[in-house]
Amino acid sequence: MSRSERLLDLVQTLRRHRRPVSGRALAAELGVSIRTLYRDIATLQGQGAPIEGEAGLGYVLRPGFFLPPLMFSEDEVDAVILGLRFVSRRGDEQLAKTAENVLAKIEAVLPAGTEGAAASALLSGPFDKSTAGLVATIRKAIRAEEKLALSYTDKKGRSSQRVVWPVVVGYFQGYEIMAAWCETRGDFRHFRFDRIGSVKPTGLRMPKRHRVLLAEWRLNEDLDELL
Amino acid sequence: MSRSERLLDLVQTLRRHRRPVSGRALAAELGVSIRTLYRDIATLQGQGAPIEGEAGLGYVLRPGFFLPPLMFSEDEVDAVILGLRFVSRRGDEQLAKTAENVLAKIEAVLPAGTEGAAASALLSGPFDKSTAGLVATIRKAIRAEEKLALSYTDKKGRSSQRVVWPVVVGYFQGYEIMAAWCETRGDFRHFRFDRIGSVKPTGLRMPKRHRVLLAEWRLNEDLDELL
DNA sequence: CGGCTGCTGCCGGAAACTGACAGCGGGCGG
DNA sequence: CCGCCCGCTGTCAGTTTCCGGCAGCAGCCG
Repeated sequence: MSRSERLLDLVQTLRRHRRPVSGRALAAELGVSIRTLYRDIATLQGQGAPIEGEAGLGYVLRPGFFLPPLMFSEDEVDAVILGLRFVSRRGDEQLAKTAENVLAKIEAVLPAGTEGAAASALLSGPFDKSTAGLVATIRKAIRAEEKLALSYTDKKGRSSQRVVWPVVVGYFQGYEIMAAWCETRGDFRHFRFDRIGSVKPTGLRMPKRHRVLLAEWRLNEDLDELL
Repeated sequence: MSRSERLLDLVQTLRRHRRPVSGRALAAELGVSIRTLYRDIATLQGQGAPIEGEAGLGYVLRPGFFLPPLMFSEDEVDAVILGLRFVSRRGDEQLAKTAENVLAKIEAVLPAGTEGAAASALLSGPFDKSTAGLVATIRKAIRAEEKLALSYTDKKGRSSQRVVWPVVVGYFQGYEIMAAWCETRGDFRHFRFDRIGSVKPTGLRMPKRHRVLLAEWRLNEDLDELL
């Protein structure tokens, strides 16, 4: 077993035992000498693990959480970020602040340019079951930077066919909407889901990177209200 | 610099460069020989990092996400879990499934007993600003396994003073509610936030572990509807 | 005091990591 | 076809790190 694996094991072992465990016992469980155990503990503490030792008692892992290296796919990071965004808006004050801290931590290790792209293909309101497929289609298009063909009826009852470049999906004042650059109008427009007749991927790439589009949209719109 | 630090650096370096980077360049940036670079890449791949190499091009980190070791406090894990719960209920189908996968991953590394405690002190609906403090108080009591003194008016308009052991906080059919064991009634009861007059921590421990209480409550209630 | 435990310094042997060299296979431009 | 670049593997010494054992100090408790 490699040293790094053993360090992970140590953390997990400490987690299992809620009460203080003596170094001797830990060493035996990991199959190393006490001396090495002490070194491992020191290493973990150096990495920020909240392990406390007291003479006469043993070691305890303070109820903090040391996340071992994990793989998250792009979609999984999306899910985490989206969830945290939600908490930061809907939780109680303390929890909201916590969520923002976590977001900052995560975004700090995300690839520089992706931060916007991954995080902004978001939705954050209660969704109707009927619109779930719609959201999936749009999210996919955002990810692929692909144009969408849209049939839409505006609030005056006029129907139209449009080609749009989707930017974000959101929930605003009781309506689910999609923000997108509308080729027909040559400007950003917001489309209410309940007015969308049909939406179809075109297979055509949008000429701008999503990240750029997002930045432009942010400049044009009042983000505070929407998100 | 230790080897493990260097491996982390490698991942971050690959993240910075979006385009393929040659092994030679990476080796130079990390200050090691090419041979060592190859070994490091192999190690990372062995740990599941999505690094791809192609002859004539270089290495790319597939847009997957390799989370370096991070410290999360108990509250921070709460925020993540809560957010994921939300996504698993409100996101589109694919995203919901993804969120559940992440939840499973995270719970797999959480301390065995805590899984319930941390994850169940949850809230999952839109919350009124006025109830934010209430939620914070209750969450704190759940965490500390502390009894709460409650003044409550039931739906028939009768007021009462109760001592309860809070179990979970949730959102159900438009109402924010707290599930708790009621000492007065000797049974589980659900309290609508808008009917709660006041709530005060008593400083007294509840005689049962929260985990046990949660399990009992689950046996009694229809969880599907509530959560 | 003695016993238990955490914690540190030191040392020699074992294990790993590292760099250099050689060689294979595949793509690409001449 | 060749030569070149690049990813990838094997081998092999030299170096570094890791590990176990030993000794010793400090704090706690009966």
